Amino acid sequence: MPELPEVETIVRDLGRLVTGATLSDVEVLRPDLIEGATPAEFARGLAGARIQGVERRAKNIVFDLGESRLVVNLGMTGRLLVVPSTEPTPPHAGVRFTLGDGRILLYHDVRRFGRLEHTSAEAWLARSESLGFEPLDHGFDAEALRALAARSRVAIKSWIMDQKRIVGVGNIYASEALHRARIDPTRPANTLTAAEAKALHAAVRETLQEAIDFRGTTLLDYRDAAGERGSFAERLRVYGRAGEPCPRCGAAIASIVQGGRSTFYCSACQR
DNA sequence: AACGCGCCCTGTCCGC
DNA sequence: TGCGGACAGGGCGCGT
Repeated sequence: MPELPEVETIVRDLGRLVTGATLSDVEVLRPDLIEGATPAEFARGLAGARIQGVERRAKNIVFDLGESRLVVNLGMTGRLLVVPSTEPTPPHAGVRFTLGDGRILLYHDVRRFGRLEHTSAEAWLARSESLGFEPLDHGFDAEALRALAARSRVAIKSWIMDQKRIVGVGNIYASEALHRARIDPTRPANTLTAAEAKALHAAVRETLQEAIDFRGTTLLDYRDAAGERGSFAERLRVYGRAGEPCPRCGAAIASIVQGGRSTFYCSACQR
C-alpha cells in the first residue's frame, strides 16, 4: 500500500511524536510479523531502548535506537499509529509498543505482508547501502536513470518499480510518473532516449514531492501516524481512472496488466 | 544474470 | 442473499 510519499509522511509524523520516547514494553501479538528473531528475542532486545530519531530509507521506516535500528516495512496494509493508552487494541493489531509516557505505538496490519526487524546499526547500514537510489536525493540524476535503464529490457513501468535500482516508486506513482513524462509504460527500459530519461527523472521527482505535500494517497487502507487519510488520491491523473478522459488530451485512459499489477495510461499521448 | 511468476494474507467488490 | 473469483499501495524466492 504505502509508497515513498506515504512512508515519508509517517516518518515525519513519528519524528515529531516519538523522538526521545523510550520503548518501555513490547508486546508481539502476531509472531509472523517479526523478521530475524523470535518474538521473545525481539521484545527483550527492544525493551528499554530510547528512540533518538526516525528516518526513511526506500519504503522502510527506520527507528534510530543508538546502537541498533528498528526497521519497519508496512507491506500493503501496514500502519504505525500513535494512540492513547486508553484506546482499545483493535483487531489486526500486530505489535504494541508502550512508550515511557504511557502512549502506545501500534503496528497494525490486516494482510500481514509487513515486517518488523531489530538489527544492529552496522548491519542496517550495510543493507541500506545495498539498496537503490533515493529518487529525491541529489545523487540521483537523469544520467543515472538513463545509464541504469539502458541495461534492462524490462517494460519501463515494471522497471521503475524494481527497488534494486531506484527505490520508493510503487504501483500508483509508476503509472503517474510515466503519464507526466508522456512515456508508454510497455516500452522496454533500454529504448528510452536521453530526453525521455530526463523527462522521467523529473516526473518521478515531481510526482513523489507533490504526493508528500498532500500527505500521500489514501485509496483504502493508508493512514498517517495519527490515523488520518492522505489527500493526493483526488489529484491522481491516471491511476484507478480507466475509461475517464486523459487530463492532458481527453482520450480514454486504458488499464492493462504488467507483471501481475494494474497499469493505467493514455495510449494517445504516452508514446 | 535477468526476468517472470507464484505466493504470502485478509477484506471487499462484482457478476451470476 | 449467497457464493466464487478477481483484485488490492509490496517484496521474496523460485525456476528458467
